[in-house]
Amino acid sequence: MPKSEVSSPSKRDEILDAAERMIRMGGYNGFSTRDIAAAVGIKAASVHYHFPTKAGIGAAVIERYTQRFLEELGDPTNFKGAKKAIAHYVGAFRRALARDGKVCLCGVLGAEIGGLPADVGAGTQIFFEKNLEWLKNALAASGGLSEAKALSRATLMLAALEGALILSKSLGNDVVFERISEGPLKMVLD
Amino acid sequence: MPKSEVSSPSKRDEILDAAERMIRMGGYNGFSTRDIAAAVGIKAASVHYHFPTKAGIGAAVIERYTQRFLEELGDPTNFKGAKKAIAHYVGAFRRALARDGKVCLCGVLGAEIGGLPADVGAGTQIFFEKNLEWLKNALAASGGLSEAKALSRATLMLAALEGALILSKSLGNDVVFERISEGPLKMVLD
DNA sequence: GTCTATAATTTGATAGAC
DNA sequence: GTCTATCAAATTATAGAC
Repeated sequence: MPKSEVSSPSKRDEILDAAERMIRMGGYNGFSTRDIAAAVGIKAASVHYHFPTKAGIGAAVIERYTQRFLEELGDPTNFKGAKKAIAHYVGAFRRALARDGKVCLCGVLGAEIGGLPADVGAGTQIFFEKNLEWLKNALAASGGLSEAKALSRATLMLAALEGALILSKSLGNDVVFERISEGPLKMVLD
Repeated sequence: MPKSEVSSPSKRDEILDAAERMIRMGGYNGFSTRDIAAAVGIKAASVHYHFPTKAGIGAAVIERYTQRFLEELGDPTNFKGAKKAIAHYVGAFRRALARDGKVCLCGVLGAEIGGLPADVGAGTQIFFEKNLEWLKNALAASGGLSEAKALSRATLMLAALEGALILSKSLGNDVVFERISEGPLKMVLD
C-alpha cells in the first residue's frame, strides 16, 4: 500500500477515539495522557510517540471531529424546504447524543475555552464558524430568508442545540433534548 | 456582632469570588488552589483553612451562585404577560455576560459534568432544575400555557441561553448573544 | 488566619533500550 | 512502536510554628 502516514494509523486513531470520548465526558482538563494510554492498552510514553504533546491530541481530535461533522451534513443548498434542512441538522446533533451518549465535542471545549491551549481554542472557534456558515446557507437557500435573518436564526439553532445537549447530560435524560427538538425548534421557521 | 460564622466572611468570599471567576473562564479543572491563593493574596495552605477541599470550594460557589440567581429572578408569577417574564429572564443572562464578561457558571460545569466531583455535579443539576421550574411557572402563569407546553418552552429557552453564552465566548463577541435574544427568542412565545 | 515546610500523588514529557 | 526508567513541575492536602 502507498504510504505517507508516519505512524500506525490504527493506534493513532484509537488514541484520538479515547481522547474524544474523554473530552466529551469531562472536558480537556479532566483527563491525562496516562488515562489515554490505559484506555488504548499502551504506556504514556507510547502515546507521546504518536503525539508529542497533549495539545496536539486535542487539536487533532477537533480537526477530525469538525471534518466528520461537516461531511455528515453534506451540501447545505440541497434541501427541499427549510423544514427538511433543519430536521437534517437537528438529526446530526441527536445522533451525537444517541450514538455516543455524549455532548458535542465543541460544546464542551467552548465552555472551558479560557482554560485551553491556543490551538485547541482556535479549532473550537472554527467549528462554530463553519456550522453557522452551513446553517445560514441552508436557511437562506431553502427558506428564502435574507442573509441577516438566516444568520440570526442559524445562531439561535446552534445555541439551542449545544445548550440542549449540555442540559440533557446534566439532567441525566435524553427527554430534555427531545423536548426542544420536537416542535419548539420549528418555531425558528417563523 | 452576633456571630455563627466560622471564619472571616470577607476572605472566604474573596476565595469564592476568585473561584467563580476562574471556573467561568476555564472550567473546574482549569485552575488550582494555588491559583486561587495568588488571586486573593494568600498562600495555598490558607485557602485550605477556609475550605478543606477544592470540591468544597466548587460546591460553595455553586450554592451561592444559584441562590443569587434565583434571588435576582424573584417571583415567577409576578409578570404582566409572558413577554415581560421572558425579557426579565433573558436580562439576567445578558447581565451575567455584560457585567462579568463570562458564561453562566453552570453552563461551564454542565459541559464538563463527567469530570467533576459528585457534589459539584449535583449542585449543577439542581441549578438547572430550579431554573426550569422558575421558567415553567413564569410561562404558565403569564402565558396561559399548559404545564407540558410551558416546560417544553422553558427547556428551549434555557438551552438557547446557555448555548448562546458559550457561543459568544467562543466566537469572541457579544453580538452573538444579541442575535439570539433580540427577536428570535420571542418566537418561543408562539 | 496565615505562614513555612513538606508529604504524597499526578502530570506532561524525554532518554534510551529492545 | 512500545517499553522501562526517570525527570521536573504541579497538584491537593496536612502538620505545626507564629
